[in-house]
Amino acid sequence: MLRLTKRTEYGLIALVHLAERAAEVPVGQPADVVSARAIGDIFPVPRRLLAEALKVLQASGLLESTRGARGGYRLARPAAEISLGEVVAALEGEPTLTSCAGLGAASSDGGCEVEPVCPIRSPLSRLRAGIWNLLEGVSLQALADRTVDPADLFTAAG
Amino acid sequence: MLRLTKRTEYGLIALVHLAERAAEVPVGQPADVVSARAIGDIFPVPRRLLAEALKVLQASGLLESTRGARGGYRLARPAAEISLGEVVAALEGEPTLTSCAGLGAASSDGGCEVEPVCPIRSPLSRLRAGIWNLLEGVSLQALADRTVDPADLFTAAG
DNA sequence: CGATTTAGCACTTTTATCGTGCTCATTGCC
DNA sequence: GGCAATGAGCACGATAAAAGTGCTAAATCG
Repeated sequence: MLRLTKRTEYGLIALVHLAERAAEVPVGQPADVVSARAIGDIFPVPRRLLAEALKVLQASGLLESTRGARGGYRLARPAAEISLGEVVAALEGEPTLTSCAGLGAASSDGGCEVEPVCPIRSPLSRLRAGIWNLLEGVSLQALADRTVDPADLFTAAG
Repeated sequence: MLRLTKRTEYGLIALVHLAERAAEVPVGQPADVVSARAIGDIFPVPRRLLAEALKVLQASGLLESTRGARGGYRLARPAAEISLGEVVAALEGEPTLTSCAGLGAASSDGGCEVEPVCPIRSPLSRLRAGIWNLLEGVSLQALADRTVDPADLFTAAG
């Protein structure tokens, strides 16, 4: 239904929070790690799912984790170098938009019956790319920076 | 999961087909109606769901219907004046993208618990608008016109 | 009258999301 | 060494949405 999952929302909230924390320390300095519990204390979201999202983001390489007491998470890269597209792709896979998901390849492996005569396949593939471009063009830093007018986020440069 | 429903796909296929049919008659002339059965004979989609989509589109005012034998559907307006956004909105509602769906209004009616402290609400609202703009900017005519390079559909003017 | 076709309503099956519980491995602190 | 905190891994149940099917009524053409 053209909708992000809750897990993606939770992960995004956590990432933006981590980006804000990272912005508070001098450049070059690594930020302190933040535990899933601490994030859950700030935002009223189900802790378990929040932790789930954080784990996925760690496995995707977007977050670094430290285990044990006083452990937690930290951005693996500068917030400016993490795109919204990467986050969405990590948390729910690349957007498929339609049932004939692929980007062109592997389309005929018993998949879509309509494909040989489908009049919307090609246009929707472009639409998918357009949405993807929107997501790729915005960085975590831009999302976290409250001095950026949200109206400019997805219009010109992100 | 950032995906359109099957019903939307089926409806879109039918609309593009009707747009192509309408393009075959001289301008000003009304095209013949096409029955759900006839469309289902062309595209291998579940007839029942196709009919369901057509009914919804009729109720939304995008299609005109004629009942009885030799009845069927026809575009209610020229294909150039029907946007992809209208179609999607008719078949699955305006894209919500997030659980805190609204466009700004009615946000605090017992809905999102995070809202007071949510760091992604405003940016994602803009993202929603960006996707919406993509959809609004492309007409059924552009989708149906195979002389248009699909690569240009969602980039400049639609 | 009978065949075709849209319109309307309700139901089942399937799939995905959402949420929770439990256990193990690692680390810091006393 | 022992305890508490924290991330990592696995599996399950509950809820919701989507996908698909069946049936009946109303309209229209021949």
